[in-house]
Amino acid sequence: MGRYIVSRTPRAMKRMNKRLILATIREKQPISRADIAEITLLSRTTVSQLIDELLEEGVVKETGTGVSPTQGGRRPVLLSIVEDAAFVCGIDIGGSQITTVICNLSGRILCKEVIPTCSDLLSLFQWVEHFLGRAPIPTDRLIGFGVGTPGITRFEDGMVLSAPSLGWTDLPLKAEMERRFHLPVYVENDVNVAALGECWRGAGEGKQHVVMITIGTGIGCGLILNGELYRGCHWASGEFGFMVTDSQAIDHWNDPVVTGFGYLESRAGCPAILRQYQRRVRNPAITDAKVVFDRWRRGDEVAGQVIQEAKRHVAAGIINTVALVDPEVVILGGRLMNSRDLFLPQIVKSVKRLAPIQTEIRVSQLGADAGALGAGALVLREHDCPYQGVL
Amino acid sequence: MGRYIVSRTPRAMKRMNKRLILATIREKQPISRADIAEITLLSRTTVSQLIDELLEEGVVKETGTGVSPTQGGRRPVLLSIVEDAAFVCGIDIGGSQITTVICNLSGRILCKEVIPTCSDLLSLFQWVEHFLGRAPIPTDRLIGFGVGTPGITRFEDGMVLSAPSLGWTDLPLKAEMERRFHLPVYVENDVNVAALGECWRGAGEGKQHVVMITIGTGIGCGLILNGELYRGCHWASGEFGFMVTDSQAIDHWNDPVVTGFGYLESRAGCPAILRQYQRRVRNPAITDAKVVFDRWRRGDEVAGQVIQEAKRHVAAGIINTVALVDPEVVILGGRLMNSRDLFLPQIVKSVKRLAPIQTEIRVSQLGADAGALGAGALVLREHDCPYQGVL
DNA sequence: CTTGGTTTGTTAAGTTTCCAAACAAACTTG
DNA sequence: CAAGTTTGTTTGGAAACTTAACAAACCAAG
Repeated sequence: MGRYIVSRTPRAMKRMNKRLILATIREKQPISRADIAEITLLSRTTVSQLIDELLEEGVVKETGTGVSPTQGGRRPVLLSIVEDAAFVCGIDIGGSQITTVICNLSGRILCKEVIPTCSDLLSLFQWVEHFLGRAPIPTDRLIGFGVGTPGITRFEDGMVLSAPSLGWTDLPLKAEMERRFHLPVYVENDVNVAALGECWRGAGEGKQHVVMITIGTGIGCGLILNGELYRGCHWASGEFGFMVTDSQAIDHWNDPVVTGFGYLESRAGCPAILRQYQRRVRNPAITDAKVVFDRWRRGDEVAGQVIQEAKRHVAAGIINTVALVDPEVVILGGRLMNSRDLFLPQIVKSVKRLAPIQTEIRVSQLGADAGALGAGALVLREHDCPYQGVL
Repeated sequence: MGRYIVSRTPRAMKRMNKRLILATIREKQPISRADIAEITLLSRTTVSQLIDELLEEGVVKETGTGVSPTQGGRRPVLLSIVEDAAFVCGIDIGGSQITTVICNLSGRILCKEVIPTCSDLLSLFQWVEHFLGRAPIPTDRLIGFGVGTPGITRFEDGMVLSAPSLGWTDLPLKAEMERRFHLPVYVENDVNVAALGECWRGAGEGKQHVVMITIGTGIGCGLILNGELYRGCHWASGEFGFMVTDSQAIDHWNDPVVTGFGYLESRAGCPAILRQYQRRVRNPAITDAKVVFDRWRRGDEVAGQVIQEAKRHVAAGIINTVALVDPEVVILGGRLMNSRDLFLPQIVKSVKRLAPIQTEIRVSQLGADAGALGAGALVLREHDCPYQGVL
């Protein structure tokens, strides 16, 4: 029954039509009322009336007249979105740093700040308040907050079920934050918001089926299916790091899963690469995976082997994902992509060879900003506001 | 923009509300008008009026009065679906046999026949005609055909893009069949329809996130996400058989993918089990994987090793799927499940140990009927008819 | 430079749908 | 049997969309 998106009442019908028009404008702007009517299959009358309201609300503006039609006739009045009609604040809470941005309706970032991660809410809220105070926007146009957290998040009520790296368990983040800021707050997993971000203004723009994989300390994956974020049944979709890419592990792998790390993570994440290398060269003094990459670039064969191994697992994981969800594009992000030159070519080759379909593999365009921007996108997608149609 | 399921016009709004009511009746029948109004949030007035129409159309019937309310008051008139108001024909075209059923709106199979697979359309159509002629239903109540095919199928226009086992390429099955029978036809991949079937009247009943895996000659997987069949971007989702469950394969596996078989299939399908066994005992005279199972039951160690190996790959594939899509339940079907006693316990154990979440694993309830029933379900789900809401 | 054809956007009348409120029907309980 | 309660229907009205006619703006040909 959940699949019935119904506009029960005439009022709901109107709201949906308004959104449809807004979405059409966003996609084709600048565009005339007549063209909108043709595209949406609404009558010109209805389009005109709803647009009057949108103009009134300041969401849309008239931007001059267009070219005259082919065979003579009145010139169309062109319409565009008022991109600064509203703003959203996106907060990406990562394992090591927190990125906060404010962006407008078209996804342009107006201001951004990065601080080291703090896991207590009071400090976080204080800092957000400070950030907002310095933001160059009229605060009354801020319509809400989106938050990405490194853990399993129940979107429905904005509860962070578990975020080990922050020590959070069953934290009612949405409730707490709404109580403090008196604005709607939407909370999602950090990889999921990164996927949203790339779909909004990054490597997944315009695509309806997108897989975003981030490889860093953990390995996660956000799925956009049929244009919608797919969350899974227990809000735990996209646990890429738990894939088993060596069937031997079925019987013989005994690392405790309870730590919250999966098989693939234990083979291909940054800590895994580091650990493998430490073990082989018997040098526990190396403390950053970056060193391993540097050494490989300088010809260290052991480093090469370790990285090669990790690559194989990641490639297998990508092939598995492509086989299962048949995306339009796979986007790779995360810290490991800083060394993409060592990774990408071979992965692309393997996927091309073994996946059932040819899927494009791209690198994140937004990099570290993807999460925060996507968190903002979350508000525009989910919040029931006049601007909901713009995304 | 595809995500806007809009009821543009008042007429569409009415149609959606009617479906909403019908779906509510199906789920909670027998139920009163008052309860429907409460559940759907529609006014009693509206509910009454739409139900009058449904009664008129013969889709719904009044089935006596219910128990009197707690504190006195008029007794409710209870409503139920007229399950035989319409029928659908489901055809499951498998690699070796074609199963055809006719079922009513509640998914009860009224008649069923199985014939060996034939791949030319003329014979197929003739046979369907023959089948319909003998079916114990008024033919004017048949509302459409659903067809499952063993290949990649573009649902939109019912084109079978490729079905190697039948020798079909770019076959416009929907068009051809509609021309012949003058009824709507919906075409889907066979594993996908099996998943629909299990969700309708099988092991996935009432679930919104279901993964159905069938292991036989090929290995495929149907995904029901958020209550909807997920088809992927190129109509090629669920290619479970293409997973890579041994990272070594990334560099070293050289079987040509062009044959249409994937890595996991080459390790765990029936032909794979047979071939591995043949190779190890050097006896090409064995021609059915069933023999391998029988021998293992009688203590043949080589057979045991081969099967153990296959099991590992399947388990890894399931873990990967669970990790990625976070389903409510995983349903296993296909020929290999005839020997489920040798397979299931260990797979369940492995998944429990290595998957990020605890997901129930069940065996297909419908067995060989799942595909045909699901093909019928396809019509009720997709076809724009008064009964669309019942599923 | 005027007239006819064309396209855009608006106005006015009409239809469809849903809803709130009042009402009739049917039932329980004291 | 009267009072209270719940169900389902009737009635009048509000909200939304649409068709059709119209005004405005424009081009181009004579």
